[in-house]
This record gives sequence, C-alpha cells and structure tokens, in this order.
Amino acid sequence: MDYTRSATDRKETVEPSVEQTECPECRSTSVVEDVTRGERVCGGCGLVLSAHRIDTGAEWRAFSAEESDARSRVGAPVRYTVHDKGLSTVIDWRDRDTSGRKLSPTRRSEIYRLRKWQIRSRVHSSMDRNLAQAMSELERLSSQLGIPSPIRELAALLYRKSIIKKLVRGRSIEAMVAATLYAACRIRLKPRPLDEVADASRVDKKKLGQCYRLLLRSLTIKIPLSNPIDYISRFASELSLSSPVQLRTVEILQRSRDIGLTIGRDPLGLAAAAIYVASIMLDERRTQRAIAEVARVTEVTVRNRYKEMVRKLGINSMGLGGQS
DNA sequence: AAGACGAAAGTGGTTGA
DNA sequence: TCAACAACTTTCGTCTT
Repeated sequence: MDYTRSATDRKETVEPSVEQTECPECRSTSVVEDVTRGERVCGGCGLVLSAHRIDTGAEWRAFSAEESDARSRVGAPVRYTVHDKGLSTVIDWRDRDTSGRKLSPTRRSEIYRLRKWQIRSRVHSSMDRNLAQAMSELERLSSQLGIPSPIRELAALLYRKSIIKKLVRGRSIEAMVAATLYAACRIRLKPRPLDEVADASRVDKKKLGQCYRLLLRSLTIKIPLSNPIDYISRFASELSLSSPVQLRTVEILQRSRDIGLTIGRDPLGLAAAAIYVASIMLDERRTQRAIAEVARVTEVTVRNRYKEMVRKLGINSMGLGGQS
C-alpha cells in the first residue's frame, strides 16, 4: 500500500493566486500559459509575466492512448471549497491490512508511528470541523448571492489562511466567511455592496466590516479600491437598462473622476447617480428610488451626487429636473 | 398621486491632537 | 483616548409633473 500519496500527485487545477492577469506593458489581457517551460507570456507583446511555475502535467511521455491513460496522474482536482481539499486518509486503529491479515512487526510499528502522529494532529481535526462548517456556509452564501465558483474558491483560500493565522478564534465562522467572500469579490473586481453580503448572511454590517478590515491587516492582501464602474453592469441589468446607457454611465464616471468629484465619495452613490443621469439623457428614465434601491444607498445620496455632477460637469440639463 | 427636492437632525467611521 | 469632522442616512414638509 502506498501511504505517501499526497497533494503533489494531484493535478492542481485551481488557480489560487491573487495576481492580476493583465500585462503591465501593453495592458493586454490575453495571457498564454506555457506549461512545459513554466512561463506565462503576454499574448500581446510577448513579455514573460512569470517564470518558474510548476508544470502540472505528467513528467513522462506516452506513445499511445492507453499508455496516456495509464500514465496520467490520478485523483480529483484539489478544491479549496471542500474542507479537507478532497484529500483524506484515516489510519485505522486495527492492526490489519485491507484484506484483514495481520501486519508484519515492522509494518505494524510503522503504522503505529503514523497513527500516533494522526492523533497528535488533532489540532487539525478541530480545524477540519471548523472548515467543514465554514465551507457549507460559504456554499450557501455564495449561491444566494450568485457568486461564480472561481470567486468562491478564492474566498475559501482566504478563509484557510485566516484559520492558520488564528483570526477566526473569538469571532463567528459566519462573519469570517462573509468577510472572505466580500474580499474575494473585490479582489476579482466584482464587488458587492457590504449591505448585500450582510443581508444574505446572518451577520450585521458592523461585524462584517470589522472582520473584513482584520482580514486586510492580517493577511496583507492588496485589494484595489472599489471603483464605481465595477458596479455598473450589474446595476444596469437589474434595472434593465440598455448598453448605451451603461456606456454613457461609464463616461460620466470617468469625467467625474477626472475633475476630482469622486474622492472621498461612496462608490455606490456615485454609480447610482451616474446611472440616473445617463438614464435620463438617453430617455430611459428610472426613478431615484429604484436606482437607490439596487445600489443600496438613499435617494438623498443619489440626489446629492447627481446635482454635483450636473453642476460641475456642465451637463446641460434639459429634462434633468434641475434649474436651467 | 408619485416623484423630486432640500432642510435638519442623527449615525458610524476617520483623523489629528 | 477623545473631540472635531465629512459623508451618509433618516425623516419630513413642500413643490412639480
């Protein structure tokens, strides 16, 4: 029997790293993976983005289909959303092998040693229990919020890190799960309003915010400031607005940023106001209330932001309600 | 009657002494 | 650690479409 089989024998299909796949030279997002050379190369300009990556393919050659099957590596892909990463081996207490025979004395002492270590690592079993609970909560939360699985996996990875750093101790699992999910969404530039995440879980906004900030400090992850533009496609589709409106909204936000209208302002309020203005300009008007609702801000905020935009961007406001 | 407006008071988080 | 502060929310009365 082979007791040494471990994660290194398995294909790593999940990409756990947090880095962006955009070429710093030409801004192209087409990145070519060259697994045999262990490099990632920009498809636009050929710049090598990272080298010395691990080749996850087989390290032997196969000359026929059957051979390829026989020699391929085995095991399910490692997944971070499964609490034990899909790897689990339990050493039985009986001194018998799988066919029920007694073990030889040397084998027996070897097994004894392994068993001892498994018991010693009980720490891990409490961690496992925590993880199992956390992962089912993560599953529930993200399906309720409609979070795609790559982001889930990232959240799961962050959660693992925070367990290792003992951040969960003294805090509720739910709160930490919600915080990691919120963080994962932001890292992948698909931010969700804090309120939305808080509502979907049983955690209040304050606790969620605290956990999130803790996460940032302790894991030292770089998280891009949330950009109002990242909210637009989702909000626009919830309001069933056409794509020209979305484009106009992006334009308005970019101009607002250029004149410093966005600093210190809630990105949600900015997104909402820009959508409001664009919707009126292109004759697909939505009420302040409706927009405020999907953006989870108040009508007052929408109003204040959009008044500023109209005033400072010099949008001549025919039909914009304001004083000519 | 619904939507928009704006004043005033309250809230939670950040900043600087 | 505390007070000042800016941004945002809540609430409410009034005006506009």
